[in-house]
Amino acid sequence: MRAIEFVLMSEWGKVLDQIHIDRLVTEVREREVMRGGAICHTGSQVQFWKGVMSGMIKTSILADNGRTSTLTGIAAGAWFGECAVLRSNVWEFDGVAMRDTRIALVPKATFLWLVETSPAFCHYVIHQLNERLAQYSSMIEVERLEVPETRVARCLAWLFNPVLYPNVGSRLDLSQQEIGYLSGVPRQRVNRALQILEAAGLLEVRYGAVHVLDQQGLMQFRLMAEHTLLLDRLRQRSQT
DNA sequence: TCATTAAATTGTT
DNA sequence: AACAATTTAATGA
Repeated sequence: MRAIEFVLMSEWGKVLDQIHIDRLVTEVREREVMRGGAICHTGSQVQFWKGVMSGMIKTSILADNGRTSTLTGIAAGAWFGECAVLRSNVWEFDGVAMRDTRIALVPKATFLWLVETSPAFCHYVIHQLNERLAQYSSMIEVERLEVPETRVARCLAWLFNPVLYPNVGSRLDLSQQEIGYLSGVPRQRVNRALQILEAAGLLEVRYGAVHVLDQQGLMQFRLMAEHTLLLDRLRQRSQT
């Protein structure tokens, strides 16, 4: 798929006028980034608004002490960077490809022009920003109030948010280590959490991936005594 | 196509 | 954090 086709298939691409499409056709670019490669870097000038055509990236911030704080994953179909374009013109996080990834690039000036000349596009951007705000509010809430199982569940549920990450299937190709980075939970706890969530019928654990069965259920999950009992029973059964 | 090996990931302590 | 078990991917016969 070419970058312009990806643009026109996006939620915001469908609501543009012809004049907007004409300009995008000549200006949209595409870039391929290998696994582990950088998509954007903290402090560097924002030149493009970016969309993930395929693959997946994660956003993180490198702290002074050398540790990295992962913010969130960005799945195929999602667009990001509107906050940096509108707010500071400088990237406020690092973007790293978790797998080989293709990125669609919309020049900053074009993005701003769309905001000013297309009410429909402006509405899309507001919607997107608001949803991102809701995501981060939710993540802060769950980090401060809830146990690791709930954090993992909600983190996964957010990756299936239809506004931020449209057209995501039910399969999420993430190792338990990567889920740990995204949710801020040690891998051992991720492993345990996934087993509980699987026993609760909300997802299925695969090698290097999870199948999400119930996005709403994940979003609303709370750990109860019965969940740990369920897990204990499963373990006893597997030992005998 | 199948067997062997290395690498990645998972599950447990 | 460390370890063992499991799964996948790569290699070559």
